[in-house]
Parts: sequence; structure tokens; C-alpha cells
Amino acid sequence: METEKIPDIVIGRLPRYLQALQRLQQEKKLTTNSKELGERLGISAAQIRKDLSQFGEFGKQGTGYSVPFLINKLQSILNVTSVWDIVLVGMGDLGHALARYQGFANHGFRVAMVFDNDPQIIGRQVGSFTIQDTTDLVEKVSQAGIRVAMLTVPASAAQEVAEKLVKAGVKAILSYAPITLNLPVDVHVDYIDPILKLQHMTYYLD
Amino acid sequence: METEKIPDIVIGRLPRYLQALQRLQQEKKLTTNSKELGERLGISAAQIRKDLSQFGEFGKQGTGYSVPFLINKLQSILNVTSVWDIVLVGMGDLGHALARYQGFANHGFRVAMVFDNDPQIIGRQVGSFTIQDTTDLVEKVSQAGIRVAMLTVPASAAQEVAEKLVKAGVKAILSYAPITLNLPVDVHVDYIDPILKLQHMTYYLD
DNA sequence: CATTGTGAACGGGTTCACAGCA
DNA sequence: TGCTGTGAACCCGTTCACAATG
Repeated sequence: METEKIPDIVIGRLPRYLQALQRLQQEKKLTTNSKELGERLGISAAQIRKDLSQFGEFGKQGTGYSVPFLINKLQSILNVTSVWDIVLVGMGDLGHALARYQGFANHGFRVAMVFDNDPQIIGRQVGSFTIQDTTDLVEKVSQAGIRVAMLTVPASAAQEVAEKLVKAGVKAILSYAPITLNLPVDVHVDYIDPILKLQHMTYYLD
Repeated sequence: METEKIPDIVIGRLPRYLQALQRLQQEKKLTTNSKELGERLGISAAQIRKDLSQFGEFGKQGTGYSVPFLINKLQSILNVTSVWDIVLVGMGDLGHALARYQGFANHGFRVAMVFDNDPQIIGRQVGSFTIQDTTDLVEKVSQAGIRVAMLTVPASAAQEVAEKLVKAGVKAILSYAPITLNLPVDVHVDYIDPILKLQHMTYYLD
């Protein structure tokens, strides 16, 4: 095991391994192996072994991997042993859906605050949240010490809001806005855009 | 230009180029170059030139690329010169949000039908759509000749629904369900899962 | 004896650097 | 002069194949 310089692309696969393992656990399986995991995920067994071996020797020859043990290890590596509070900005339809999404629980996340800049909806309830004014965002978010954000505002507002989040101390932003954000290098940014994914696939359609 | 065997990873970047170009067009810019595009997207200029050169010689030395011309070329390459009908299955919060999302217009897509299996909501209106019964999915979708789907059903239903979509002739599925689908190789599948993206980023947080 | 962990070989994507051209 | 297109070099991730071992 050599901890130094693990490629980002490897890190990106770990959540998928964790997801598959949690499904195996639901199915009451206590052990698995690189072949089974690989088949479920469409990844080669060698790849999975090599990825995991970067972090330690988690398996047993002849047996494979203990499902609960490997889940614990991956949760530790990915820093999701406890729960990250998330600030959600932009309470359109998508923001509403994410605010109410039950899937974050048990995966290391919980929406803690929601914001919008529209006076028409500020103060309204969404599930258990009261929509707060983005004017107060920097103060409220920094005070709460929140480090993770999801951005569901229109493209025209995304850069500005992202800068507020950074000012508030946020270090990881998952943006649904169809625009590349320009932020300090120590802030981690990723994007979700269905149009990009769909256009990728239509290339292969006649 | 050599058309044979263009890596999938290159195809995956083309939608981002198109997105950036369309923003440039909104800003009334008529030409751009690999350096400007690269800076906007966080991609090296050489990468962009090499990617584009796989499909033809679209630029002019000393000038760069014509924005509208390159937009047209990319739209042709990606097969989004006309509009793909999409079938959307699963009318929870996320399904509602996607059904009402205005961002598909002008990017090559339009939601054409929506389905759910919950008797409580079948027949209801969502925007301009009437929620249809998944029992009728195969018939309706194949009759309409729809080739592209978005899946926003619970994980427990995703595989089953995906198989129905395939039976109906769908060849591209964008799934929001947190599970790897097992489908024929000629069906293109991609996933959107915020939890995977968040866990990837929290690895880098203390 | 099934399955891991891993060095070595391999393959392929990215960057380099420059000729070529508007 | 400015910027593209591209062969070559480089770099890095994946696969291979097998020794090690519970």
C-alpha cells in the first residue's frame, strides 16, 4: 500500500463500490469478491482489486472481501462516517426535489439550509425548511460552518452565488447550473447536467 | 481527419464545447479560439484543438473558430440538429422537476410522455402532460418511436422499468436511480447520482 | 484452491512543439 | 503575426499474469 498520489479517477470509483456494497448488504450478503463487484458495476475485477489495494489490504485470499468491513473502510476513506450538512441554493422545482429527497440519509449527507433570492418564496416552508434570503447566505452558512453546497439556480446567477458560498467557507459545490464556474483551486466543484449526458448518448444514435 | 475510432471520452467533451459556444453566442461573440474555450472550460487548448480536429478542420489559422459555424458542426456530430422526444418514467419530485424543466428546449430534446405506476397519480396533469400508466409504456413508447428515456423511479423499480423501455425500442437511458442497470450492449446508459458526486468531493475535505 | 495484491507490460489519451497557413 | 492541426513524446491508467496465502 502506497498512500501517496492516488489518482482522482480512482477516488471517483470508490462511491460506486460503496453503493454496490450497500446493496449487497441489503441482500444479506456477508462477503463478496472482485469478480462479483465487477460484474455488478461493469468494471474489471483487476481494476477493483488494484483500486482497493491503494488504501490497504482489505481482502482475504480465497475468500474475497467482508461486505460490512469494506463498507466501513470506504466510508472512512471517503469521509462519510458522519453526516455532512449541505446548503442548498435555488428553490425552483429541482431545489424542491433535492430538499425533499430522502436518499441523502445514510449516505453521509443531510440538507441543512435552503436559500433563494425570490421575495415571493422567501419565508415559505419546503418540507421542514424555511426558505431563507440569499442576502443572509454568507452570514448564516459561515456561522453554521457548512462546507458542502448544492447549487440549483439559473445559469445567470450561478457564478455570483458560488462566490458567496466560497466566501461563506464552502469547499465543495455540486452545481446543476449549465455553466462552468470559476472558483479558487481549493474549492472542489462538480456538475450535474442531464443535457450533456443526453447529447453524449445521442452521438451514438442514428 | 481520421473518422475511425474516436474515443468515447472525446465525445463526452463535445457537449461541453457546445455549451460554452452557445454561451459565447449569447454574448454576441462571432469567433473564438482554443485558448479562450479552454480557459472557460478548464481544459487545455491543445486538447480542444485535437478533439475538434478528429472531426474535420473547423478553424482558421490566425483567427480561430467561427462560433456559429462550430456550433452547427457540433450539433451535427452530436445528432442534435433536430429534436429528440424523451419519455420520462417516475413522477416523483424529480420527475416533476424534469417534466417542467425548460432547459431541454434548444438543446435537442423535449419531454414527450411521462409515466408512473402509482394509481394515485396516473391521469393527473404535470404541466402539459398527463401521467400515463406504466402498464401501457411499451405500447405507447414503441408506437411513438421514442428512442431516449429518463428514469426517475426508485432503485427497486429501475431494472424492471429499464427493461420495459428497451422492449419499447429505447436505445438511450439516463437513469437517476442509484443502481447499475443490466441491459443489452446496444443500449446506451448513463447515470446521474448526486450522492456519488458528493462522496467523491468529501474525500478531499478534512 | 479460490481469490487477493501487485510488478510489469500494455494501451491509449494528453501534452508538446512546431510546421503550415490565413 | 496568431492560431490551427498534428506527429511524436510523454505520461498515466488499465490489464495481465502469477506469486502469495488464508
